[in-house]
Amino acid sequence: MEYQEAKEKFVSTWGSLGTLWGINKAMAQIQALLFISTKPLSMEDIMEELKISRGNTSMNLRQLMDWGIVTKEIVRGERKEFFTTEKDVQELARIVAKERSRREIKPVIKVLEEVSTIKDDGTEKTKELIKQTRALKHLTDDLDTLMNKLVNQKQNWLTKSVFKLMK
Amino acid sequence: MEYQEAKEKFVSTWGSLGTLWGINKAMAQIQALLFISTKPLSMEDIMEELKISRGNTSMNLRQLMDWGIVTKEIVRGERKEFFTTEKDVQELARIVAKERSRREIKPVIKVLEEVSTIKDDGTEKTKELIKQTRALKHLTDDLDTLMNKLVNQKQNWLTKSVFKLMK
DNA sequence: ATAAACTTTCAATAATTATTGAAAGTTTAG
DNA sequence: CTAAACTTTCAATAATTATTGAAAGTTTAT
Repeated sequence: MEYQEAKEKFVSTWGSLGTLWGINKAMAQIQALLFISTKPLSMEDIMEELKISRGNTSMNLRQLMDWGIVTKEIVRGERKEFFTTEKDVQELARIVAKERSRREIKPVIKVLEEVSTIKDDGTEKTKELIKQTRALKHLTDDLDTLMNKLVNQKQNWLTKSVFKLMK
Repeated sequence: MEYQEAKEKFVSTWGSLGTLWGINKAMAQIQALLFISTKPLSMEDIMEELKISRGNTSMNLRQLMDWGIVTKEIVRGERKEFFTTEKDVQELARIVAKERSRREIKPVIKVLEEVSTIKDDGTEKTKELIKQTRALKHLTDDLDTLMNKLVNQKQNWLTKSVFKLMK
């Protein structure tokens, strides 16, 4: 496999994987492109490489910046803006985990909390609703805590965690 | 909040959350409904409760069965089929984690493996592609391993894991 | 101040994904 | 065997989500 083919394969796979970590295709592809680029890319570069429109590029770059994954770079002597992504995979994972916790998991925990604390009217179905949503809340809480703990261990968190869990 | 309101809130929240664990809205809502039901439900019951068509119900029930989350129940004296879902949240999480690993993570690891082992032609961009996709492969491998380890600890895996990681 | 270089916005459109409903298929009771 | 009860399939349609492109907005150089 040659460079160009490998690159395209990587960018498109990462793109379709976007949904797995909760972002859209173009957004994931732009990030993938920046991730393997040896230098900052301009909007033109990105549009060209991915064959997507200016508007699309602009909107998705903004989202990536909102996530804190991509940053603007000023290149001296150039008028246009350039972009780079976080290059360290562990830091990247940390950012993604934090954002997903904040955007998706926390709000769900809140709803589960509300639903699981309704008044017990003594009926079987109410008891079941309370019991099951409470269990789900505990699980979600635990997973969220675990994820945040994993991600907050600065150095080599993953390796360390895998090691600890093997004991 | 009364039972009916709480139930609807739970079902719709869990439904829109579906995307987070990689399934569609109707599928997640059906599972949510079964999860808080005190008895097996028929297709009619589900259609009625969620106001969705017979076809939709049938297709999504099949998918839930493919995932191994929902099972058919035979109710004596009844001709139609009834359905139940796994009621234990930890077992549920275990099934979901296993399936997502198999369906989504493993295939990505395979692509990363392919891309990260292309021939190094000595150019900077090829070196960067190899380096970055290799790092991503390691991360993904580690996360997958971690997830499977977590999930294979039979009793109280989550609580135990959280405890271990606090040390 | 103004024009060129660039970015953002957003209504229109395209692409994708989910849902319906009726016909075809299957199972069971008599 | 046949009709009723039930489930599945799938082409058509609806709903949702992503993308375009051109106009409006912003910044910078002169």
